[in-house]
Amino acid sequence: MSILQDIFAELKWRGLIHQTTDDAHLPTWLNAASRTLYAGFDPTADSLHVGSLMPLMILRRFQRAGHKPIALVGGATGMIGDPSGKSEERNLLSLDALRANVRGLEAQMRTVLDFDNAANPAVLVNNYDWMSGFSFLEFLRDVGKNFPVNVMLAKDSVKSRLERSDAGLSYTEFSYMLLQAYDFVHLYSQHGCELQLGASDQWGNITAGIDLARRQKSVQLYGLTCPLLTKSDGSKMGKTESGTVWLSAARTSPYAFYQYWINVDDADAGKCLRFLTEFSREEIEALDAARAVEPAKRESQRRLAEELTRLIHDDVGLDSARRATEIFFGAEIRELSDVQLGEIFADVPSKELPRSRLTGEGLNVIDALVEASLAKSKGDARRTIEQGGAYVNNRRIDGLTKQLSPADLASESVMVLRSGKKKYALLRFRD
RNA sequence: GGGGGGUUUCCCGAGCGGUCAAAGGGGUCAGACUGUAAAUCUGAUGGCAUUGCCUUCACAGGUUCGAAUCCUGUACCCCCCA
Repeated sequence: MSILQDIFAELKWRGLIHQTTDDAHLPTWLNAASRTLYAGFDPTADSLHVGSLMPLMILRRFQRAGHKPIALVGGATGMIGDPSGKSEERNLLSLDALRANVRGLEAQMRTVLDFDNAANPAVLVNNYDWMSGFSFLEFLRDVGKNFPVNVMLAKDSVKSRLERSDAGLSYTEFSYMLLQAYDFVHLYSQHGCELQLGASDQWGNITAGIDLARRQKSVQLYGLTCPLLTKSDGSKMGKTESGTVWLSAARTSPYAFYQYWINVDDADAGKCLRFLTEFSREEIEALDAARAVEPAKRESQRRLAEELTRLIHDDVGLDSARRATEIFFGAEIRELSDVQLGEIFADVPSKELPRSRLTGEGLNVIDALVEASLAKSKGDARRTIEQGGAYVNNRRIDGLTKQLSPADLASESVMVLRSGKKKYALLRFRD
């Protein structure tokens, strides 16, 4: 087994410790032996997103430091809905949807955690496995009995919802913390798990588990929360105009994922490097210094994007993201294959047209822009071209009369149109 | 139930019976600048067409050579008095 590293100090300098249940003993406790810990993940979708990357990375850090991480997928709790941090009652997911989601999450966790390590392998559990068999009466007697309602009402997650006049809190969601509390105790009994991690909004649920363990098992468990991953303007990290940034390549292409990190604000770059990468303190501080002197080089963002894209999408994914970036911001596109273009422009909308449109007179650029939905009318297309904002295969179009012919294809059958700096669309010409 | 005001192009908002596709602002789009940033500056912003044409100013009618602008009715909104 690897020698234990001082994980607490590591988390501390990275700013990953928001709150712990025992600041005094936790560091020495962690350094004394290999401990088992867990973090839970909600299967509200079939993929994790940037927000859940942070706790997952913390599990990874613990594993690397010699501890045993358990990733819990909330197949049962996901059926209920955690009121923490939510302003409204959740919609319930169907059992089938949950199962599919759980499978999706498992696959992603395998890329971040090591499940085959002999000494301290990561373990994946699904709380549906032990929760589904519980009868309501049993649960009320064994678990519910240990929860004073006044304590539950005092939790922030509950209190904030009760104070709102426009959103209620159902009994179901109110009970959520009992389930998560029970999970912790169950993992303690079955796996010797003594520490639970979570984002800061999980504090109430974590302490609920610690209370339950003390009452039921007379043991002292620990809790540790990390800050929420937010931007300097206070908004949540991991959202773009087009929606959430997911870890699944099917939902967010490696290119889009890479681009998200490349575009991180200078003000947020240092935090992202500390929270999400495994660069050493020296490396990160060097990047901070470089960013202060030469922000334009954006080395921090580049390193961040490369590191995370490689971690989530592998070298292959990073390669395709890099290649796509080159093309998206680079020179003329020519002599590529349909397959290559398809990969690079995976996120780009495309439209199929009969090949006959290109032959003979050819296809007018104005019509091409409209067909590709880059302009909402011919007038709009005309304007874009007149103002120098229209491109075919990344080459600016400078006349309204340009007719496109087969010679303008970037590959066997695809033409790449662009309006403005980075709004692309493909036209595919089929026989 | 009585009296008054309102409804304008994505949003706010100005509009004299002709010179109104309709001021101004916001937003959006494009360009320049730049770090694939922020800020700034410039231009564009109903549709079709190289002069011009067509459809818009709550809805339906009417007056007029001509209406977003006047009249009548309908719908919705706001305010005041019961």
